[in-house]
Amino acid sequence: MTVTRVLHAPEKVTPATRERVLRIIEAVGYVPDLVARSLTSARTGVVAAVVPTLSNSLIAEVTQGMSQTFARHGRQLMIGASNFSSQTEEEIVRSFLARRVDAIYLTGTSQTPETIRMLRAAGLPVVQGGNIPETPIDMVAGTSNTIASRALVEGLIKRYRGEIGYIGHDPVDNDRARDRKRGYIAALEAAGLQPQPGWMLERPLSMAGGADGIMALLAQPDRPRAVFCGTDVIATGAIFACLRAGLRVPDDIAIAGYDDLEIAGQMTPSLTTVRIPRFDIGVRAAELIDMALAGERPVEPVADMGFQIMWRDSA
Amino acid sequence: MTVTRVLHAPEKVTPATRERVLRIIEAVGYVPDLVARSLTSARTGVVAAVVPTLSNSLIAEVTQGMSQTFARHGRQLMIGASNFSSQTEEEIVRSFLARRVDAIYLTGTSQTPETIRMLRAAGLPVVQGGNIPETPIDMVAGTSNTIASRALVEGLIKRYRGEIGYIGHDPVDNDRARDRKRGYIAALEAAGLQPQPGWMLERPLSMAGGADGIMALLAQPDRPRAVFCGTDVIATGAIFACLRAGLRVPDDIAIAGYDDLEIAGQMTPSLTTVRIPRFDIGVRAAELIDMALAGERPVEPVADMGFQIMWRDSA
DNA sequence: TTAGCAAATGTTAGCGCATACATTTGCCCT
DNA sequence: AGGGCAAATGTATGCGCTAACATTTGCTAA
Repeated sequence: MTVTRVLHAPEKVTPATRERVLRIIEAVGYVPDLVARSLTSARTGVVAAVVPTLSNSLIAEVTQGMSQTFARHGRQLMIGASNFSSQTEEEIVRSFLARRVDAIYLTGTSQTPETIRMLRAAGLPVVQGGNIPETPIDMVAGTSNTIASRALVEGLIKRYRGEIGYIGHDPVDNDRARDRKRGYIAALEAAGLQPQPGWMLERPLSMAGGADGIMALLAQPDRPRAVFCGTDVIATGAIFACLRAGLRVPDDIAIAGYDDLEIAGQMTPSLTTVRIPRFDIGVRAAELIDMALAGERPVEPVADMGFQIMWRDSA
Repeated sequence: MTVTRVLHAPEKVTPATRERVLRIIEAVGYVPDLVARSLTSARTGVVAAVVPTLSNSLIAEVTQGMSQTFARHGRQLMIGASNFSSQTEEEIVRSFLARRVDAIYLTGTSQTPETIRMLRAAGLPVVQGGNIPETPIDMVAGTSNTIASRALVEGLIKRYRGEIGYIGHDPVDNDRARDRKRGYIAALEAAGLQPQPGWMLERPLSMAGGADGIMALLAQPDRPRAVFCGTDVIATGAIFACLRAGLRVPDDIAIAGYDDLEIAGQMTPSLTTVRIPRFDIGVRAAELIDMALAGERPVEPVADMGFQIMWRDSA
């Protein structure tokens, strides 16, 4: 008990005793057992994050932002990879709850009803990040993928007479992919255009997927004049494929992406895309959680982090 | 106690009782508290990974490999970002030990003496990943950065008459960066060449850093014929900068990287680089840890995962 | 019918910490 | 010198789980 006091309330211990205890702590290499502490305090100091994959700069940077922010309060991040499956996410959440994490960050808004039920029942702070859900589970830090992609596509429509194609990635269990496509369709419809099924492709989330997609699109007799890609990864893959095929971007085909990865600004041609504050989303998510854990419910639990259209050379 | 038995040894419980217990578990939404279980079992089921940053595809994929492999045994990954500082790494390790993680993965081999002391004292399985240390703390899953970069640079020397420059990133507390530079120097010296201080630059680990580096190198009156970059990120940044400046790669300047990120094979010109099995390093690290935790000390605790030189268009 | 015994179920204790309460120490003042 | 009191230190208890041991149940066989 005196040891506990030396560690948590040293002023309540005589300097002499304090010294003695500290010396012994040093000598025997005592390190307080945070597991046991968690048992009594009902606080683990661990925040869980469910991400679809770590192999994605966008998500990695959000995670990085969270990790850095949490480090300031001695909280640790526990990571689970759902591999873009809501079912897997559900299992991961179940396991996190059993581990009594203090709060949970979820990528996106595609949770199963059971996941939502469990989280509500557990009553811990939850942040959905990267998109804005219609009915949040708890708190949110993200940007509206629909609005952002719609804004970009509206710009493309003006510049390229409405002949816009789309290459996206699997929207199943992935609300970001789904909403970016929705934004694309919404922009077309708002301009009185009919979305062409043949111009909407779905490819794996990789440069190779983008390359494959653009080639398929260009092989069509009636090809679009510009293509909006669901992510910069697909967009860069598409551009590289065009360059390999001897096509000029944007002269032969214009291409735009989403995310504003570093490569977007560096490549030639530079990539027109949507900048989203990835790192800041992570930071904000962590701040929301920190506030909730401190007992103050944030004034604005749904943080729209905004976006910016980056018009560059590719479109 | 009967509940515990239903969960861990259902065959020791009458079917009727089992049903009844399960029904109640369902009804009250009981979820076993893994924190309490950890206290008794002295096992948390949590493995910690210290990474310099998550915003790096290379590291993210290693982590992804670990995460997936651990998921099979119900283990969770806890992540700490050291931000390329051994001192920060030490603090993170201290915190992980207090949390009684079952094992620790460390990126690279630049640990402080105190970190090593703590880990030895704690006696838990440790894997150093991504490089091969001279004196491992415990287990290892990586490739020799020195040997791999030396092999690549030797190839460059043959092709470009020994006029090879180098752009690397900060080697302080970063053994991978340090060893890649060592490999570069070793290759030159083995060929009887004198490393030129003016041809060895250090830049931030980003495409912008690579762009800046190559421009500085090309501005010199006596410029090298080829440049070895410490990572693909720097190399791609350098190539893009050359393209923007109207220089041809490899005709005007040859450029090679290290890591074989997806972009290396996709960009134009495609990037000559060193392929390292990032995902597999993560998987192997996790396997080594799983074995150690199962009580079997692996036959070969130091796993050299090898590498492959990818000769492509850029050099 | 009942002793005997295995299977099923229940009880105790302890993991390491920290809250609440109990005791001891040390010092001041009369 | 000794009572009184605050400060310092110590003890008991419980967090939720499970290993180890204790008791009860239910069935078999004489």
